[in-house]
Formats: sequence, C-alpha cells, structure tokens
Amino acid sequence: MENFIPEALFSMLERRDELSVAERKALESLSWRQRSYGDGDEIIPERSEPTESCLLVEGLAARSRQLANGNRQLTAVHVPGDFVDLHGLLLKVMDHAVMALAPCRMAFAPHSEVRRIAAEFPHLGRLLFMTVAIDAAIQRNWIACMGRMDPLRHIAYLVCEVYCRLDVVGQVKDRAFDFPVTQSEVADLVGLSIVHTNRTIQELRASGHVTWQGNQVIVHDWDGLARLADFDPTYLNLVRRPR
Amino acid sequence: MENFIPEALFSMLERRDELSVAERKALESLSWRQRSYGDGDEIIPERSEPTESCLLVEGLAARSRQLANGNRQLTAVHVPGDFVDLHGLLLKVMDHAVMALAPCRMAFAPHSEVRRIAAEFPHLGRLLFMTVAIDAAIQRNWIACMGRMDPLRHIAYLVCEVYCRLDVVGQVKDRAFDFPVTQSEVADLVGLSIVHTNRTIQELRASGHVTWQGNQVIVHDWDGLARLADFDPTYLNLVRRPR
DNA sequence: CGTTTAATTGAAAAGTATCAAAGGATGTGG
DNA sequence: CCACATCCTTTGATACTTTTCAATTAAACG
Repeated sequence: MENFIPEALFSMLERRDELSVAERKALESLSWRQRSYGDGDEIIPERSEPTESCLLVEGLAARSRQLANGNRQLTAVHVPGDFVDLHGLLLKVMDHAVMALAPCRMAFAPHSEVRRIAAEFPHLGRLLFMTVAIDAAIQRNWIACMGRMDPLRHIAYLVCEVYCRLDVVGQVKDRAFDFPVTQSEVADLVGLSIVHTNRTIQELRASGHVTWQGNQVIVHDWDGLARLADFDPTYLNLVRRPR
Repeated sequence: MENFIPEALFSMLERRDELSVAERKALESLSWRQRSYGDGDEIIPERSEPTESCLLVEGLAARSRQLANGNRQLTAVHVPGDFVDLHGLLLKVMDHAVMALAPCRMAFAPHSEVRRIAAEFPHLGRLLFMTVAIDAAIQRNWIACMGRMDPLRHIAYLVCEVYCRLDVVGQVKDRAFDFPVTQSEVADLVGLSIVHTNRTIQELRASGHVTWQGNQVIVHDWDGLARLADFDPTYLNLVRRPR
C-alpha cells in the first residue's frame, strides 16, 4: 500500500500530545497493508497470534469474547484512529476476537516495525502505549457502568462515550453521528437481554435527550445526557499535553 | 530507600519474559521510596496527577471508582509485583482512586526515571507497558464476567484469577491463599449487593470446590472450579517468551 | 464485657430474562 | 410493482433473579 497516511491516527494522538514531523514520518513509513471487512466479519480471531498491529481506518469495530454458555460479550468499541491491536504486540496471543460492527477498512503494520519505531522514538512509543492505557481506562469505566449503573444510565453513558470518541476524529456533525449497530449488539455491549435493551433505548428516547432512529443518533441535549449518565470525559484524556 | 530490590516485580516480569542483568539493574537503580498503608487507606486519590509510579510490594490493593449515586465499583485488584501506576505515567490525571484492601507496602519511583529506563532499554519498556496491557486484558474479562456470567460463576472466576496471580508471586501455599477482603468489598468487585454476594459465596462453598472462611481461601478442586467458571488463564499471559 | 463491624437470614419489592408473537423495514425474484 | 423471505424492532405476559429492608447471629477489639 504505497503512501498510506494514517490521518485518523494522527487526529487521535494529536488530540493528546504534539507529534513531531519525524514522528509522523515514522508512522507513515510503516509498511501499511490495507484491507476491507464486511459487517460482522472477524478481523482478528480469538487465540490467534497476530504478527501485525492493526489500525481502524474507517468503520466501527468491537472486541468480542465468546463464553462457554454460548453468550457473547463485547468488551470494547473501536472508532477510526484506534490502534486496535497494539495489545497483540505486547501480549502475543489474542484472548478475544476483534470483529467488524459495520463495514470497516483496516490498516496493518508489522509488529517488528512498530517495535522499531517505538524504540527509535521513545516519545512516540509512549504515545502508542498510551492508547493501550486509554483503552484500559475506558474498560474500567465500562466495569463501573455494568456493576453500578442502571441500564438507562449505562446506555446513556455509552452514547456519551461514543459521541466523544467519534468527535475526536471528526465523525460527529451537528451533534449527530452514525452508529451502525443493531440492538442485539447493543445488548452484547451492555450485558442485557435484547428485549430489555430495546425497552431501555425507548426510555432513553423518551427522556428527550437523544433521537436514536436506525443508525443515526442525535444528541439534542448534551448537558442533560451527560448529567443523566454521570459522564465525566476525564478518562478519555482529551487534553493536549506532554506525555 | 537504599538498595530496595523489587523482587515481586522481577517475578511478575520474568514469568512473562527473560530479564537481562542490565534490565534488572536498571529497575533496581530507580530512586525507590517506600511507604506503608493501612487497611482501607487511599493510596492514590481520584483526579490527582501523580509524578511517581507505584509498585505494590506487599498486601492487596484495588482500583476504585466512586459514582454520583453513591455507589462504589472496584475495577481491579492488585497483588504484590503489580506496577499499579504506570497508567498514571501515561495518562497524567487519575480517573479513579487506588486504595489498600489490606495493609500494604508500596514502592514509588519518579515518572521521569521510569521514562528514562524505558527509553534506554526498549525491551524493558515494552515489558513494563505489557503490564498495562495485561491489566487491560484482565479488565476485559471482568466485563465479560459482569455482563454474561451468573453470580456464582463470576465469583468462582474471581477466585481463579486471584489464585493464579498470587501464585505467580509465591503467595499460594498448599492450594490456599490469604484474601483479606470483606464481603462488602467482594460485592463492590463483582457489582452485586452485599446480601446477594453473601448468598453466592455460600453457594460457592456448597459446591465443594473451595473453603472460604474469614480471609483464607482454599481451593480443593482446581479443575472443577475452573470448569465452573469457564476459566482460561490465557489472558494472564503466564507464558515466558520473547516480547 | 460492652461495642463495633462483619456475616447471615427471611420476606417483600423491584428489576430483568425468557418466551411467544406481531409489526416494520429491506431486499430479491418474478 | 407485487409476493415473499429475512432480519430487526417492538410488545405483552410470565417466570426468575436481585435488591432492599429489617433483624439476628457471629466475630473482633479495646
């Protein structure tokens, strides 16, 4: 893939710290390989041992864990700009799968090269690993949502988070964004049954803070929604500062 | 603190990869500062901006998130050897607190020095950031437990995980370990009410796989317990290989 | 030995899952 | 353009799980 420029990754990182020209060039210099996936496709299988890190360029993806009882839990959502598989670089064996929630374009770069630029540019390396730490922070919040929030607030929180993360990469227009997931997928995100998820989404609509029809979500009243969900974006680290 | 040797950290890392002499020396050379905490003490406050990373040397700690509705959710347990606050190095502002679940001894090292050795020894840096990725993997599993497992399996899973992690640092003897947490804390770990947690622990005892009296947990039938919890330790990355 | 904290129990209320079915939207082939 | 199939959303009713409230018992501590 000649001359692939990971723009969304730049947005994601530069929202948190400054990237030097050399660092940008280093990221561009990786031998990126691009590939597209259809809705529901498996991007990285559970138990596989990837040799490339992958970056979500376009679309929406999720981490998925299949349980013995047949249930599925989605443990993370990924938006364009997310370096989805740095985890695999550090951990070797996938303990979960990565799947496309919608048609996706992914860009892959060899672990060896990522390791090399991380060693050569320690600050860039820290920024890359920071994205892993941000993923961890997001997951901690999900744990809190699942354990101690009622379904209405939990789903409201999900909307707030996705809104903020999509906004970073310019995918929110006029307080609206595209969220191409079925209610069954939302159920697997929040850990509820489909029926209860449906009723909760209706309740959220009735609260008046959002319109959520088909794949489009419009946030009419951000402050009210954030208050409802007790949403504090600190954990997303949307502050530009030396790291 | 002259000549502090982070033995538990060595065990933790060497269980995953080989440490060179230079890397060990680099870790020993940090200007460690040690401090003790009592049961329930706050080690790192929410919203603080730590300038030191902290390592749990002895005791048991947890990450804690306080919600607006007054509820508390514990999002991680930490055992000796865990570099609890690398997150703070990468993320700057704490989005949660770290607290002592039992009397703890912590060792602190300045972020600047940790950054320096990570840059100077890229492989060691990767291993340190690997611990963040392992924390993330653990949290993903917690999400799956909370969302899609019934309480009995969830608590069984917690026992399996703590067992494995304490075993890495030599804290399991004769299939038994010390687990100095109240049922109210277990409730905040798994996201259930105290009453239901109590009943579930009784159910777990009745299954015959474990004895859990006071602070001592004895696992009589590891295979049975792991089968009950659908526990697969892959995500703990307990395999020694180049990373 | 009294005081406090933690563990345990019972019963009622609230929340959630499951089952079964009915609408709605979309896409295909005739 | 219609008939049909498919997938998703929505609804109602019932069974089950979990929380909450209110006590009681047990253990730890000065």
